[in-house]
Amino acid sequence: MICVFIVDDHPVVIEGIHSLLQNEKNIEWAGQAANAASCLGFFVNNTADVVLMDISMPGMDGVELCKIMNEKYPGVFVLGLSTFNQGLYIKKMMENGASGYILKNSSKEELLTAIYTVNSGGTFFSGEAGESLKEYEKSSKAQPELSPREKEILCLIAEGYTNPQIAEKIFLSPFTIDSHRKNLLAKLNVKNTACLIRLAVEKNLL
Amino acid sequence: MICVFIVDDHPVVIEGIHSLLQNEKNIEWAGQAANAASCLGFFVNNTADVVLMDISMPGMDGVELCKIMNEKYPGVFVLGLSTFNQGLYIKKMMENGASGYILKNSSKEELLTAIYTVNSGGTFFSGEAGESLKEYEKSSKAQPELSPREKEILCLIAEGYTNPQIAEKIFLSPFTIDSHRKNLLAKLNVKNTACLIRLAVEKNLL
DNA sequence: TTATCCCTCACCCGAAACAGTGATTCTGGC
DNA sequence: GCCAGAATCACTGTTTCGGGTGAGGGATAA
Repeated sequence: MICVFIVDDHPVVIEGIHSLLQNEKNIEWAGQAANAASCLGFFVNNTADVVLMDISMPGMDGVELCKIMNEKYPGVFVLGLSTFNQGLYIKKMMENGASGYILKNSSKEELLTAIYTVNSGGTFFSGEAGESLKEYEKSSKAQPELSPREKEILCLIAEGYTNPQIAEKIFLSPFTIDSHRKNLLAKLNVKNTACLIRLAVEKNLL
Repeated sequence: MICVFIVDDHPVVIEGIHSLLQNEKNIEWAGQAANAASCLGFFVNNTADVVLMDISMPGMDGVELCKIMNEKYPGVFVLGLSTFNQGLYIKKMMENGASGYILKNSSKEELLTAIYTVNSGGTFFSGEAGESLKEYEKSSKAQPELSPREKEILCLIAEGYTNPQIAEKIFLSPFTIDSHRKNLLAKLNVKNTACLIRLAVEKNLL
């Protein structure tokens, strides 16, 4: 018997999953929560085997909650749940100890497979989510990492500051800012500010 | 008795709403569809009073479907349904004849109120959706429309072309490109290319 | 017929960005 | 201790950007 708990701020989704699972004889409904706080509240005096966790919730989001759950209750498996397949979020969830990820438009079969797989210690990705993750990995690998300083300066450029302004703002020589800027262009393989910012926004580097 | 039909590609959502509505004595379940095509198929030989329609679906999206439904079956009221409150989509849905818009995280009461309101010819917005629409209206008013030429040049700037390069590409004087560029900065109220591109990407102007 | 907006082109000028090169310091890892 | 990389700073050019200003043609609507 697998005890399933769900955290989602959409009553409709909770209802839907509840409805899909209620006739499964190997699945027991542990309970539900509409936000991170009440989920944590539940686990103070109760437990579950698998937690279906929405990734985007008001207040603390799924990624944060996932991390806490994993630290406090390492025996509870977390299954990410989301409407969209955002590679970045999927990756973050996995880094924070989730055991899998499925989309809300998954079929009943897929949902059950995911629960069973995760409960037995496995990892499950719904097809689209897996591909999305791969896509993300690919695109993020193709882009070399930026140093903290470079990220900082990239943000300031995106906000419209010029080199002299940035220099004054973070107490550095304008020459230094200029160097960092050139490195940014080189690292991201673009030839001017327009491209740089477009790439930065698209790749969520800001 | 209000006959309710639902179009959504998420089985979970359909299940959830079905579950919420099944004990309502004034509500009858007309049926369901997972995409635009099967929805249209249903209405060839059947009908309903209110259609709950997901806005983002594979293939034809809710906005398109809403338009078609409104043309073919003007007596059927459409109630937009979405996870997020995207002002732009809400507006588009309304322009295409929707009677209201609710979020999937609405309560059962809100859902019922929406159905009753829409069925009697009214317009319903769930609180957040209404505000989102207002926000959108405000922000889109604050942003003056760009002329076709300006959009074209904005795109080319975002792709990394310089003024002389753009001029050569579209057979115009570099001075002209420069003028357009300055107009773009003025219209969007930003002070340099970095800000311009960031805004353009964020506002989906490309 | 004005008025308005878009598109086009033109010039001046200062500021900023970009290219190339090179140097020093200070880390962290092997 | 040595090496790699990040971070800092410096100088010299050329190119591009951005501010300001103005002007003429064309299309459209009041």
